[in-house]
Formats: sequence, structure tokens, C-alpha cells
Amino acid sequence: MPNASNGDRNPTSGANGRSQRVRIRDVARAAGAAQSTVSNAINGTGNVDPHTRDRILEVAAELGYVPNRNARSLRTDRAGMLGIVLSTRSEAGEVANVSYNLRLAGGASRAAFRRQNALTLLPPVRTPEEAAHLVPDGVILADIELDDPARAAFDVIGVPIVTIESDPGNPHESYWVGADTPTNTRTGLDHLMATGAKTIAYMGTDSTGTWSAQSATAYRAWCEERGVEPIAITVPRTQTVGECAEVLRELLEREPRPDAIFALTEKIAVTVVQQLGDLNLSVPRDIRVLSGSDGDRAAQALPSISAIDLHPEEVGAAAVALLAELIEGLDTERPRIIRATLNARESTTGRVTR
Amino acid sequence: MPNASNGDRNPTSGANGRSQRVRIRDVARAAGAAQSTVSNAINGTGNVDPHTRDRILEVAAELGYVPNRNARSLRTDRAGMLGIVLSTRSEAGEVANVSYNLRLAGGASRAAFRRQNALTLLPPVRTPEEAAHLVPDGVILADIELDDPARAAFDVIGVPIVTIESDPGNPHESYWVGADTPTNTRTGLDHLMATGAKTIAYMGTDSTGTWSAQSATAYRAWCEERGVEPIAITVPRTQTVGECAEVLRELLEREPRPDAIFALTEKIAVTVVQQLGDLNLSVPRDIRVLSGSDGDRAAQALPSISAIDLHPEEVGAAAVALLAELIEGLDTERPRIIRATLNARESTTGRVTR
DNA sequence: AAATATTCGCGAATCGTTTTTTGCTCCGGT
DNA sequence: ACCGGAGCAAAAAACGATTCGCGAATATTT
Repeated sequence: MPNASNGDRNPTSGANGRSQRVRIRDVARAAGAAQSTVSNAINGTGNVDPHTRDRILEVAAELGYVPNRNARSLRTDRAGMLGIVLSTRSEAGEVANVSYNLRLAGGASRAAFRRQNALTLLPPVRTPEEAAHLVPDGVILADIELDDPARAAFDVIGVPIVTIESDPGNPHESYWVGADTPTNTRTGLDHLMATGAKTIAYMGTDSTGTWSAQSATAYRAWCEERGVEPIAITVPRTQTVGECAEVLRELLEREPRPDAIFALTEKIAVTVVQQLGDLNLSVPRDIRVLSGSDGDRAAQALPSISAIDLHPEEVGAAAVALLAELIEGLDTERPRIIRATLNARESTTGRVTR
Repeated sequence: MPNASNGDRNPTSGANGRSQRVRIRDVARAAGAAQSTVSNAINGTGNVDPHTRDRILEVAAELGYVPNRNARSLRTDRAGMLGIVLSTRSEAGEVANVSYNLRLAGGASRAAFRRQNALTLLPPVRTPEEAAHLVPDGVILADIELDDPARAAFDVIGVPIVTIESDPGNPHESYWVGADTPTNTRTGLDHLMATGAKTIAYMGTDSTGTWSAQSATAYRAWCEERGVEPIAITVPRTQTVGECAEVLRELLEREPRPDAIFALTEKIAVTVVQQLGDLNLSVPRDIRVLSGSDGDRAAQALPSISAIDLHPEEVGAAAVALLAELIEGLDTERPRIIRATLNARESTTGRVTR
């Protein structure tokens, strides 16, 4: 009984268990029209007189008619369902870049919902067989890496794909949404320089994804333009605090000692800031730190960490939009680039902004 | 062309665009049986001779038959789709407790997938009208609070509901999965005491959810049993580092000064540890800190923070299982309690465990 | 005014399953 | 010998929408 409100108007509770919502034929009967006309009126298809269309819509609204998705799906061969794979690689299921991914998924979910689509969270799919049972109309692959098994799996069963950032294994594929990483990296580096940095080091990950690769490349290019030697180091994905500390110590022994660090991920940035505090180095006075991705952790660190906000919600929404257009067969603008913004915080400016 | 592999065997590419996978009638023809028999063989329903069943299954496998979900859904009135709402409250879309929620969703996703179901990520749903368009077979409501609009919305349209933690508005409803919060809280408090704490303060949130409420209650009960005065303070959900610092400073001026803090969330715990470092108090020597929920942030903090691991993946998986049984109409054991474990780290033991 | 388009709406077919109904065969009991 | 039931398989009827083809009514052109 706590599952309350089983009143008369409850749309489910058929004796046979089938949901007893209003069907199109009920609307047709009530409006004195044919099913096909009701269908056309609702979907805006075919030729229906504006007057009758309005009448039908009114009746439909009054009756609370909601089309049965399953019937519609069968007829139109569309599931009304998009998939998103947040992480292909992690076996244990932990998803890296937690904050980014959750915001990405949230943005995509809302965008899909607005389009009357469901966004389903797919576990790491590796084979076509796995993918064949749950066939979405299209799929978004986040965090795609070189030779991604998920891409292959969905390609084989013919499911349209949009990736977050370009697929490093298919550089000519244009159906992706992402950031202008080279520009963003430069923006970050410029910001560090503008706050007084002379020697900027780069700490990235060993990911084979495009974001990571392009960031590192942009960093080197930026250094080359200025005739300075790049100082780029890589932190293994499975970094522990200890490893990171070691890498950092090495970095600080260089001559001249870097006075700024561009940390690709929030996780690296937070660890770096912690370690620097431990080594009695002042942030930002001695060393400035900037994170290549923003989120809770960067914002909440002490000192708070300046970061590039990649606007993952917008990326997710754009991915859904592009995917929908790909499914429709529309030939729209692509790739879609979401402009990032720089959130300057204490780790570079030395005071709380805002 | 990068969307490769449009060979002959590509299952989609019908001239009319309809997916041209093998249908049940193809299997029937190839096996020399009726559609109904194939259906029965595959679903293990009805009476079919074991011999013919095997033959049919063999043929089906050979042809690579995969049932059309849309047709099946129409016939059975099951969408094969479960929904999960991660956060009802946040308007802007930011989900609190990021790490917990993402792990929860991941666990649920895998469990659903194993059952050939899709787990769809639903945006905060507030009205029945919003909920009516995408009707899942059942829905998981995480982070449910008092008078949750999502519960009401899904109740009205008759969608079965399982909540994460019990619904504070429906205390007699038993379809929920969660932790044994009273026990977990005590475990944490006992651990703090075992590591030498005498005066333990509690910092929780202003959430109206069950987890928060039960934690606070358990804390007070624990104090009462020991005849000590509880020191419980609440951090507003929208806490900034500044506010938290202020609250903490007050806390530390009490007489006697607390020598341990039970912080309900990772976020609070991390902030507390940072602030304590800033105030030149040693963790854990002067003050021990324990987080009521575990995740990346607690593990990676400096010093690393001991925390109660609520095993959100298991919670998600159990929620899917319970929801599936609720949908089936099975009367199984409930609620489902997932046992938590304590991860002792530097913030209480003063050394790296493991 | 006749011929020809065009608009509008209806009925029926269809999507690919599952489920119900029907039918056949075989067997044991009276 | 006949009946009843069990076992198996085929045929047919759903499920609820969309879409196709066609005719009737109306508008437009010759």
C-alpha cells in the first residue's frame, strides 16, 4: 500500500497486467476520425486540415494520450534510445575523470530527454555479440582510445557512432564532438605566462586518447615557438600519490626549476598542489599550477586550482544533437567544437576570484 | 568511408533503411518449424520436444538470430529498460556525491546489461507528464529526499520504484537498497576511538535524505550510550571552502577540543583535512578524520583519509536485481542491505596501510 | 462546363514478436 | 473400440502504432 495512489485514474492495473493507457484508436473514436488521421495529426505528417488537426490534438490532450513507444518503435524501426559508453578500458568498472564523465552524461541525458529519447548507460562493450542484444539507434563513445574495441563492435552491427574527441584510430572520421585542445592548451600556457611564469612544465597521462595527445603536442609547439625547451612528463594512469611525488621531485631538481606546471587532469593537478604544499613550496608564489580540466576537485582544492573548464554538459548535449542528425541522415556541420573557458583561481592568481 | 565494413554481411543497409537482420520466420523456415515453436524453443516456454528445441537453437545460432527488441517489447508490454535518477534536486544538473553516484550507476548498468536490460539515465523528473513519454519498466531513485517529486511522478503513472536508501517520506515502503547506516556509523566511531580519540565531533549535511538523518541519529545514540555530549554540526549543501573553515574554527574552539571528526561526505572530509593542515594541526596526531563515504578523493587526499566504503557498485547491482523482481511480481527478501567496509588510511592510523 | 489537379481522410496492411487456439497423434484405461 | 488426456507443433490472432493506396470532395485550369 505504500506504493500509493492506485485510484481509478491509475493508467496501469489492467486485469491482464497490460498497461491500460489511452490508445490511438480511443482518440480516433473520440474525435470521430480515423487512426491514420490521428497519427498524421500528431506527427505532423501527411495532409491533414489544420482545423481537424487542432481538434484531434485537443481531444488527444484531453484524454491524456501518449503514444506507445514500443509500437512506434516496432513500426518505425527506431528504438528511441541512444547509448553512451563512458569507459571502454577500465575492467573493474571505475571510470576515470569522474567529474567530467558524469557531467558529460548528465548533459547528454537531458538533451536526449528533450528529444524524447532515452540515454542508456552502456557498460564497456567489447564484442559485436555483446552489443547486439541492446541495439541503440546510435551510440556515444567517450574517452575513445586507439583501436577501441567498442568502436569496432558497434561498427560491425551498423550502429551510428559519435565520439567524444576525435577517434585516434580514425583521424578522418568527422562525427565527433570535443574541445579545441590546441587552443585551450595555449590559453592555459599563456595564462600561466601572464601570471609571471617563465618555465612551464607539463604533466600529462599515458592515455592514447586524442585529448591527451593533442595537449602534449600543443605544449611542445608552444615551447618551440618561444625557443624554450619543453619539460614534459607522463604520469601513469594508475598513479599513486607516491609515484606522482617522485616524478614531481625529479621535475623540481631541474635547472632552472620550473615555476609553473600545466597538469592535464584534475587528479594530477590536485596531487601536485598537495605535494608542493608538503615540500614547502608556495602556490602560486613559487610555482603556479593549472589544470587542463575543471571540476569539483580543482575548485575545492586548497589553494583552489585554476583550470580549463571544458563544459562537459555542453559537449554531451552537442554529441546527442550530432548523433541524432547522423541517425536522421542529415549532413550537418561537424565536428562540433565546444569552446572552453579558463577559470582563474588561487593557484595562479593568488587570490580568490569573484 | 571511415565508418567502415559495409560488406555483404553487414546486417543493416536495407534498401528501405530497415535493419535486415535475421527474423524469427527465417529461423523457422530454415529449421522447418513454425514461428511459434521457434519462439517457444528460444524462450523455454510451452511444450517443445528437447530434440527439436536443440535443432532450432542450433539453426538460430548459425543464422545469428537475435530477437527484435521492439517487436518483443510491443508484444510483451515490456520496454526492457530500467531508469535511474541520480539527482532530483539539483536544478543546474550538478550531481552531488559524484563518485558514489557514478559507481552506483556503473554497477546498475552492468547488472541491467547482464539481464538484457538497458539502464537509462533519467534527468531529474518532476511531473507525471515528463515521466510519461519515456516509460521504463521500473526506476531506481538515488538520493531520494523527503517529498520527492520524482517518486510522486512515477507513482502516478504506475512505474515500479526502488530507492537507494529508504524513502524518508514512505518509511514503511520496503523496496529499497542501501547500507546499514547505524552500524556503519558506529563502526566508524568505534574505529576513531580505537585509534585513540576521546572527543569525536560529527559534521554532516543539511540533506533530508535517510543516510544523512540516520548517520546523525546513530552518532547521537552512540554518544548517549557513552555519556558524552554530542558535538554535531551541519554543513550547508552549497558549502564553500570559506564557510566550512568557519564552521570548523568554531568547532575547534570548544572545550575540550575534539580530537576526531566524523565527516559524513568525502567532500566535507577533504575540506576538513585541508583546513586542519592550514591551521597547523596534525592529522591524525592532533585530530583524526574519518569519512562516511569512500572514493577517489578520500583515497587521494594528503594525508589519505580513512573512509567507510559503501560499495556503491554492489548497491547498484542489488537495486537492479530487486527492481527486476518487483517488476516480475516476485515477493523476495527486502530491503537489501549492502555491508560496508572500513578502509583505514593515514587520517586515522597515521601510516599508509597495505 | 468539362477536364484535371489537389487536398483530405479513411481503411487496410504492416512491422516481428509472443500467446492463444486449434489440430493431430499416440497411448492407456475401461 | 471408444474416450480422454497428454504431448507436440502448426496456424492464427493479437500488441499499437505508422504508412500506403485509394476514393471523395474541392479547387484550378482549359
